[in-house]
Amino acid sequence: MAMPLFEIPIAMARPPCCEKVGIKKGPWTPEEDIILVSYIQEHGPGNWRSVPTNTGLLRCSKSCRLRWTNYLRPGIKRGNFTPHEESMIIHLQALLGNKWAAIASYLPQRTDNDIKNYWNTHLKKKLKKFQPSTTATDQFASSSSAAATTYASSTENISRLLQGWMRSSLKTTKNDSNSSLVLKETTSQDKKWKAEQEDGVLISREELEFILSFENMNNVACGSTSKDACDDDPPISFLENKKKKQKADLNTNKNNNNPPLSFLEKWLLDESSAGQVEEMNQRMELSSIF
DNA sequence: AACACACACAACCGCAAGGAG
DNA sequence: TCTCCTTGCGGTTGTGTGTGT
Repeated sequence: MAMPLFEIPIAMARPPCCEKVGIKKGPWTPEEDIILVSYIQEHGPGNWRSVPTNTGLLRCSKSCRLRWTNYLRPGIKRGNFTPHEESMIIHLQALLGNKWAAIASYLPQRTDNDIKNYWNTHLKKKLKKFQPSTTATDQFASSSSAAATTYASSTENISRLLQGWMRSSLKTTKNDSNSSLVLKETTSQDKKWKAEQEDGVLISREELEFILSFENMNNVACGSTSKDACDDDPPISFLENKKKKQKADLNTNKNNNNPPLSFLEKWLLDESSAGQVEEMNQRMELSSIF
């Protein structure tokens, strides 16, 4: 007897990724966030397909992954972009185009979605106004003083729940012989830091400072300044991405004329680049006056 | 006070890449 | 080598909030 399609057992049919019926859409509630965070705390991120099933969340796997990646993941910085971050985005966008994930790898505390939104809503507009064709009557765009939402603070609280899990998972990764990090301080005075991994991955001063500051950030998050109380490691995913990228770039550089990554980084991370953005802002303000 | 509009940000959708079997 | 599945990415849309009339 032929089996009607709608009676195919679940085990036989491939479950659709985003089932239209019974899937909740729209903003996440704090309760959903807690459920998701608790699950990830226990099982770690990944295997997103099983997350809705195992948690009972009426969300599709994509939605869960996105929520985690963009908002719940620890170490995400929210709020205003600094001039330096702004300059990096502008430079990197010019270099890489709309490769938001690649750009985000240089701004480890920011998500690709965040950077993309910031570009689309602020920087694109700013740069457009900076074009010579800009009319003098154009008003300077209002400052990007988007107030942090109250919900952002709630996600921060949720992130704090993850401190313990993150600490353990990072240590596990760090113990892996493939990712052991060797830091070398050449001169403490001028902060010329250098780091090398066994397989030659390099991190810049800026990145190292971020990594070092991460410890302080976690101390604050843990409500303690004691190193023992909250002794976290740098976000390993950042280092892994960095390593991947450098390996990929090594291959890519064989086939094109792109300058070495270290050169680009030096340029991108140059303090003067922040000054360039500030200068641009000043000129834009002047142009709005005249 | 009510409405319309603009803006910023969160979330969704579709496609592509990569991995496993 | 091929197929299927999962994940990640980028573009786009939806929603909430602020501001002007």
